[in-house]
Amino acid sequence: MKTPEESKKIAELLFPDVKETADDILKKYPKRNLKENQMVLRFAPSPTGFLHIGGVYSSLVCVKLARQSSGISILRIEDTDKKREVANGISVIVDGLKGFDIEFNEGPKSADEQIGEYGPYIQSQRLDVYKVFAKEMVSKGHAYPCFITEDELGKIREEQEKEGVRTGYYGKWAKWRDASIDDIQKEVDEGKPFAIRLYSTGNIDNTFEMTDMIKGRATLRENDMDAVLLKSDSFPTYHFAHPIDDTLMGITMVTRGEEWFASVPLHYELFKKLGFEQISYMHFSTLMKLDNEGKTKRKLSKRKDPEADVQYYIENGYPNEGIVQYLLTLANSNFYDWRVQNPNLDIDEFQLKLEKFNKAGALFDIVKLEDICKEYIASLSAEQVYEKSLDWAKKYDKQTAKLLELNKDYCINIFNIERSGSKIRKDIVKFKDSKLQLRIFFDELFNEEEYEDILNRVDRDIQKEIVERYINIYNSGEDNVVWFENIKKLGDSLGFCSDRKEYEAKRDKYKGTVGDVAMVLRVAITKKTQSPDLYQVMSVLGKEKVVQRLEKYAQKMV
RNA sequence: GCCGCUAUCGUCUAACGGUUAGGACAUAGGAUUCUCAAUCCUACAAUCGGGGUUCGAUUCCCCGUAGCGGUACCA
Repeated sequence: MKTPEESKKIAELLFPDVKETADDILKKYPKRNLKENQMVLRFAPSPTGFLHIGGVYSSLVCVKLARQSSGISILRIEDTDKKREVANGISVIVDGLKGFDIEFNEGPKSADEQIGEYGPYIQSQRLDVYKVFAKEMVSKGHAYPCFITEDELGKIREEQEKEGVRTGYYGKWAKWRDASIDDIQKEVDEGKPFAIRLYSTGNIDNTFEMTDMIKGRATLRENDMDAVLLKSDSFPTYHFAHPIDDTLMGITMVTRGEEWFASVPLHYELFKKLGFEQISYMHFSTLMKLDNEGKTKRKLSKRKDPEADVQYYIENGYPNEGIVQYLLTLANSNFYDWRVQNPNLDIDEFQLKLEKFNKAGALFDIVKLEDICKEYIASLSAEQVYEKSLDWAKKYDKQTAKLLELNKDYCINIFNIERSGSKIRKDIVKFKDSKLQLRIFFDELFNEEEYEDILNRVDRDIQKEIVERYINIYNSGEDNVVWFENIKKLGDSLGFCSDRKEYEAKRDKYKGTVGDVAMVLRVAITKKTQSPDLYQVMSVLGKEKVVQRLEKYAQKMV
């Protein structure tokens, strides 16, 4: 242990240029004037040039929780690792989240604009702040300079492993922990780089209790690691920046992934030594996926899983609202029931509850997500489907975008098929799928397709007869009931049965059912054995095109 | 290895210590004045294992097992 005088001397030796004190900094960040229960929360991602779906989840939870308490949400960019720095990292995050309507009250709005009084909100712009606190820590004997090299660190680890003790820089293994002023002076004079480490006074055998807002009460061991606070490039580590920034910015609860849970003892020690009031934590579980043929769970990974990157959803045109709804379901599983019961309420009306978060990690289930997306798109009007499909296509499918733009009314009619009444069609999961709806209605797409073969159901000459006779009786203005009656009559006259039970009973009396007659028309008009409601398809297509296609098919059946 | 957290159908989850352990997604059947989708009905399917405490345990406690996380001058 050093005397107070010695500690001050070392601090001066290490940071001769730092004139400000911790108090000076603290004064620049006045306490926020908050009402009771108002929350100030932050989402603090690293700009890696990649927006993880888990980041959308965290930020969503953060922004929503803050808003429902009439509080403040903050975006803070944690760019303290120069090795991982990426040029457009900030805009990937800001723009990506904006796409989900996730916007913060404070923080970067773009790569070069920040709003809020508690900034800067980009950690690389706050290095002077961390330096002041580092100096303060050293001068109080809570931290010290460490000149150890990577090689030496490796050797210590080897030795620890050989002895079978915990690895790490702590206690008697912390070589520079109690170095003399002279030794430090010598290294500084030689211009050796140094890191600032915590002078930990914790005891690994002591436990303490903390309450996590999701996990509840937990018993943890005290920290005894002399963790690095300031790296030799004078950037802070996460551990050091976290208590400082969250305190200065007036955060009321730290929301973060559970990968941080193991660091809580360190953070508690740091809050104490920095003289800060401890902020409460909520650690939520990370999004997982099944691997090894469903045998093990693992984190959704950027490298292995395309669906970890939000870009995947954007490129395929998954509706953002659907993704948000799915993520809210993962956060509070009662959200889904609420949504079903209150389809017309704004999502803001739903209250996220901390006690409803699950303690274990949830598997990311893309099937369920698609179900929600499907449900969401089914709830839209044809105009909305049109607009959203166009927005997507403009970026990712120029050909479809052109079709949509040039034929607005026609396309809205197409999207309107089976979109009213009680039988709402639910086959669009993502806006990329809307192109599939168009293929029947545009000759340029239609002509590229092949006819599906139904000869095993109806012979060529009969198909020809059905189509030819139908051309004569087809009236484009007739309603659904008349339309179907006509098909039944046509079938009857050709020996097809219009009663299903009758057909089942006396199969050999008939050539088939009305369904087969309709199928012939369906293939003639759409080329496929599966299509949306044929009556509506024909109405939208118009008499001219319908007849044209029927004639073409009749010729083919010669 | 060590430290910590977690554990209900395949998945997300519900159940003041008392329920035939519920719902949703998925899957499989069936129904429908046209196919597919949708819709409706039905089926399938779970309290990780072992000990306690208790009249009674999915729920509380202990042990084990498994999964996840941490064990960096990455976040």
